[in-house]
Amino acid sequence: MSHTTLGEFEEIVVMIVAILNGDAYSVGVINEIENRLNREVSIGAIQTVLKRLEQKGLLKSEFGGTTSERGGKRKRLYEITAQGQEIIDQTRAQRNSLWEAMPRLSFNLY
Amino acid sequence: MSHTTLGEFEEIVVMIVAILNGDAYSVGVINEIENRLNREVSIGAIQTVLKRLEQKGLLKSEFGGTTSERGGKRKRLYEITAQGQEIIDQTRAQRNSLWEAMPRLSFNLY
DNA sequence: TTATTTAAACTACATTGTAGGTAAATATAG
DNA sequence: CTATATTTACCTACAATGTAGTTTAAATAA
Repeated sequence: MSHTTLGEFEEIVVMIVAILNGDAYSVGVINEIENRLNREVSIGAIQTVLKRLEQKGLLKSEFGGTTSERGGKRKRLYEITAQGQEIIDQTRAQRNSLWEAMPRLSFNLY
Repeated sequence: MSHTTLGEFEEIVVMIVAILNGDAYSVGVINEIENRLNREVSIGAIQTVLKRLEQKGLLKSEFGGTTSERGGKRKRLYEITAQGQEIIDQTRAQRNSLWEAMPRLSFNLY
């Protein structure tokens, strides 16, 4: 992959992982997305994307320890990598430059 | 389509069309993307996306008049719609809120 | 050791991203 | 006129990303 373009949902997930700052695992990411973006996503969708982002090197993961507070499998905790941070920054700059170049049409006046 | 989510490339194309402000047709959009984003795209790719965006109601199009300056088919000129503008605005707001919530990791210090 | 909880891993399909080829419309040279 | 060059729309096919549902596994508690 030469151009490393990030899909729109992928971009959101990278940012959410960064925001969760150490406690990002699939279920947590879903909740954060629902809270912040008011958008419903399935766990399968999230997991697929988390895995892809790790393969691309934008995230990294490891299993969290057992909390002895709850049952179930251990969480796989994700973190943003330097490369992930870089892409988010670049994307942001690029998008800002486009936004600024857009003429503000006054659709809303009618 | 209930959620009307916009792909990353689709979003760029909508913004570029807005920026071109009346003179947006496939070749012009390609040039603008290459200039502004330093990203090579094929004409087929652009045309497919322009058409899809029109179907979604985010762009509208009509044929331009013959310029009597050059050969070839008439250009199909695209414009952003009120709905397109709306989605760009929403997306922007959403993304800004995520950006602000991200802790700034100091990867670059190492 | 069985039931319950929790979440990872897997599978399949829809949508979006991308390129290449083909056909059509216009201008111009002869 | 007719052939040719130019310009661009339109079409087809496939790769990458987005999404949901199902299955498997790990941990706790009864």
